[in-house]
Amino acid sequence: MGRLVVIQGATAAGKSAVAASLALGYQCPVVSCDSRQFYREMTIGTAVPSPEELAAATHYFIQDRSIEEPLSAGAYEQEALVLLEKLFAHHSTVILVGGSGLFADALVYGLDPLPTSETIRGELNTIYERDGLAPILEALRMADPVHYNLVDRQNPLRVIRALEVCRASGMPYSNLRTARHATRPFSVVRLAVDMPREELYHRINSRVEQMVHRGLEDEARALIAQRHLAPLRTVGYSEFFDYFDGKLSKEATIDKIKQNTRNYAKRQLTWLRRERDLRYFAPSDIEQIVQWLENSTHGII
RNA sequence: GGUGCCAUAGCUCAGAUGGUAGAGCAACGGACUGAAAAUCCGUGUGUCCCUAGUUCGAUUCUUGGUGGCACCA
Repeated sequence: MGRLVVIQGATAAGKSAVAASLALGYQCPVVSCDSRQFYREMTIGTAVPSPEELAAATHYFIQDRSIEEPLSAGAYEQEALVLLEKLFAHHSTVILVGGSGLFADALVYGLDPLPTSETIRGELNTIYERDGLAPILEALRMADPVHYNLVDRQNPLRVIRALEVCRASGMPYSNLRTARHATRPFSVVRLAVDMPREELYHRINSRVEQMVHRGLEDEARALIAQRHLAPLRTVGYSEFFDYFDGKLSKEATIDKIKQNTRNYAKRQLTWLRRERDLRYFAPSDIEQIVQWLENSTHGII
């Protein structure tokens, strides 16, 4: 049975470098679970792995599609499972790395097979924009009183999605949620790259400066016609769109990108904190990581 | 050097005729099953510059400092 080594951590913590080092050592491929690095139009602003890192191993799910064809967490799960089956035919180890906690969990634990309907969602969004969330909440209360009581009723995305599932399936959303973890044909070892908050924030700030230096503004400007697409709702692009609209000065734009990236990193850390058996390492601890991986493989841990 | 004004949260500031204080932003904490770098929720974190007085009680009033700003020299 193959082994999936999952590398997580906040943005700018150094995940890509760790993944590349390990992949070089194990001579194994790297699969990304970064929901923004999928898209070839977004290079600078998503901090895709460097050419050196990409040369160290074969990388998958890195800039292999267009923002015109967004990849959802569920679609990612399915596509990545097919890929892993192929990869494990030739490799005993595959590395999964990326900052999107939901996408990593979708692949590791699996999502319930909930339906999706762009049509229904579109209708609900129209109602929401016209009449607010109240009518949608009321419809959800009728369709699924159990979930109505559990859902974050102030979060439009959650409420709309739940009703979308009810309408598309003809069943209450709460009936379809199993909270069971899927069985996978591979074992999973998880680790996270971390460092003191102050240091992480410093790295984020300087990486944003680098992005600007490398031409993030031009990259964003080239995408302004497609700004409504989901993948472009992304830190670094949204702020520059505001700048192009004259809402922010250049300096304020860059400061805002730094701040929003720090806030994003904090949310990533919150997500990971609930993961009980997650082992944390400094990004420079490659030898310790390799040692730990060997020990866990041989059942020492 | 003189005169005046100011000093309160990380920042910008409000405030109490004396009963140890609150807004915005930031920050911090949390949620998360197909929009997830998205979306949403929660939390004031404080030698009220220092000192000595007056007072039952001073961040508030008074004295003397210190720092900043402005004006005059």
